Amino acid sequence: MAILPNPKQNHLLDALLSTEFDRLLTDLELVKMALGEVLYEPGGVLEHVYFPTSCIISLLYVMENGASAEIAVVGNEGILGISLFMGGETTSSRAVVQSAGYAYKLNAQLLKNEFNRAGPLQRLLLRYTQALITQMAQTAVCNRHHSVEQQLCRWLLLSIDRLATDELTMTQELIANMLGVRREGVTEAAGKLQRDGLINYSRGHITVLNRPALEKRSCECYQVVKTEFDRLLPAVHGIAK
Amino acid sequence: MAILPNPKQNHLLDALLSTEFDRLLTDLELVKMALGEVLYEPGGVLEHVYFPTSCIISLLYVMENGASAEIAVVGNEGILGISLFMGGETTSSRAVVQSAGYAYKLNAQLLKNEFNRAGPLQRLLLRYTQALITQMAQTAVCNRHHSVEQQLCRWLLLSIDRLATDELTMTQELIANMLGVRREGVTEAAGKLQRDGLINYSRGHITVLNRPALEKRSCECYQVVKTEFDRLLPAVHGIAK
DNA sequence: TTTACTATGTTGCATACCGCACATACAAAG
DNA sequence: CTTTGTATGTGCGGTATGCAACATAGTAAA
Repeated sequence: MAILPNPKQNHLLDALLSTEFDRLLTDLELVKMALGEVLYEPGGVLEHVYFPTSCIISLLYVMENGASAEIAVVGNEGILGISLFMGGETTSSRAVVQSAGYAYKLNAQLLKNEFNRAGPLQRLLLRYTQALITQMAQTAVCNRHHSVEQQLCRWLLLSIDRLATDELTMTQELIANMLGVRREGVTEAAGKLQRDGLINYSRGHITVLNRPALEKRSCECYQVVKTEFDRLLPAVHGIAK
Repeated sequence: MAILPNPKQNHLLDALLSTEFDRLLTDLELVKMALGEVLYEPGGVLEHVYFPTSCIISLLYVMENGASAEIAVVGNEGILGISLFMGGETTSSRAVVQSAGYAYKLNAQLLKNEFNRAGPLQRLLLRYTQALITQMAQTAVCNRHHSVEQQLCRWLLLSIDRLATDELTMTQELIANMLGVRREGVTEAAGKLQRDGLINYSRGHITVLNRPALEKRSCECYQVVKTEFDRLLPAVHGIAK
C-alpha cells in the first residue's frame, strides 16, 4: 500500500535529464506534509521549493475579511514556489497542504542556479508555469459562471488526478473554504452527487465511485485545464530536451 | 494631444538595456489597434507579440455557451503573447482590443531568440509574467467574492492606469462582457457611481471624476494588483540589470 | 427635420447563494 | 456505555444577480 517515496514520482523531476537530476538529487530532502500545514504565507521569502509526490498543495488567497478562495492546486505534476524563478522573490499567496503525503524539498538558491543555466530544466519549469496560468485563468472563469455543484465536480476531479487513488480525506467545511462558498452549499451539492451514486462520503472521507459521470456533471473548466496540462507536460520521463 | 508614438512609451521596452533595445528596434513595427480587433484566438499559433503603448488589450475566455470573462488586461506596462516564451507555442485565450490606440508589433521568433539569451530581457519578461499571474489570481478571487459595483470600480481603475487619460471609450455592454455580468448590472452600478459624482458617462464615453473615491468604492483587489505591479516592475528606464 | 439605430434606464420575476440557527449522526475518548 | 466533539443535514429569510421585455434618450445618417 504505502509506496516507497521516490523523487521520480514527481513528474517534473522525472522529466529531467539525468545530468540535471543528478545535480539536484543529493539536495532533495524528503518531507512529510501534514494536512493543513501552511508552507507559505503571502509576502514571505522563499527559502525552499517543494516537489510533491503524494500530497496536494492548495494555493489560496485570503481576503481582508477572512474569506478565501483557491487559486490553483499543485500535486505531483508540479512544483510549489514558481515565484522563485519568475523573479518575485516572495510568495504571492498562501500555500496549504490540502491532502497529506510526501514532497521533496529543495533549497531555493540551488533551484535558482539550475534555472539560470537556461537549459531543459528552465524550459520545463516555464511550461509548467504556463499550465498553472491556465488553471488560474480557468478558476477565474469558473468562479464567475458556474454553480457550486459544477465547481465541486471540477475540484474533486482535479484532486483525484493528482493522487493515485479515488479517495480523498477532506471535510466539506474545508472544501467550502477552497471553493470560497458556504459549507452548506457543499453539503447540498455533495448530497446530490451521493444520492446519484457518483461519490460516497462520510465524515471527511470522499470516494469517487463514478468518474465519467462526475466529468459530465462538471463544467468544461476541468477538461480545459486537464487538456492543457497534458499538452504542455506529457509524461516525458527523462526526455525534457 | 496626439503624442507621437514611440516604443519607449511601453514600459518593458523602456526598461531594456540599450544594447538589447537596439537589437529589437528595427524590427518593431508600429501598428494601430482598433477597438474590438481580435489579435489572438485560443489555440492559435503565435506569430507576433505586441507591446502596447496607448491601447489596452483584454485577455478573455469565451465559454462554450458564449458567456465570457476577462482574465487580465495588458496595457503599456506589458506585453501581449507571454505564452510564446513560456513554451506554450499557442495562445490560450482570446485577446481583444479594449481601448483603441497604438502598439509595437514584433516577430515572435525574434523575441524568442532574445529571450533565450537568458539575459536582462528574460528576467524582465518573467517578472512581468509574475505580475500578470497576480492579476489573474486576483480576478479569480474578485469573481468569487465581490459585487458588480466593486468590480466595476476595479476595472475602471485598472483601465485608466493603463492610459494617460481619465477618459475611456467603452459602452456598458462591453464592460459587462468583460466582467462577465449582465449589462443591466453595469448600468445600475455605473448609474450609482454617476449619481455620486465619481464618474460621468454618456453613450460609450466614461470619465473618471473622482479617482480617490473610486478607489474607496473598489474592492481590495485593485490595490493588490497595483502594488504587485509596482513592486515587480518599477519604472526602471533602461536599467533592467 | 425626420428616421433609424444604438446606448442607457426601468421593472417584474426566478433563482442561486449567503447568513443564521439548529437538528442529527457518527466517532473517538473516557 | 456514555460523553463529547466534529461532521453533516435542513429550514428560513434576505439579497444579488440572472433572464426577459420594454421604455427612453441621445446620435448619426437620410
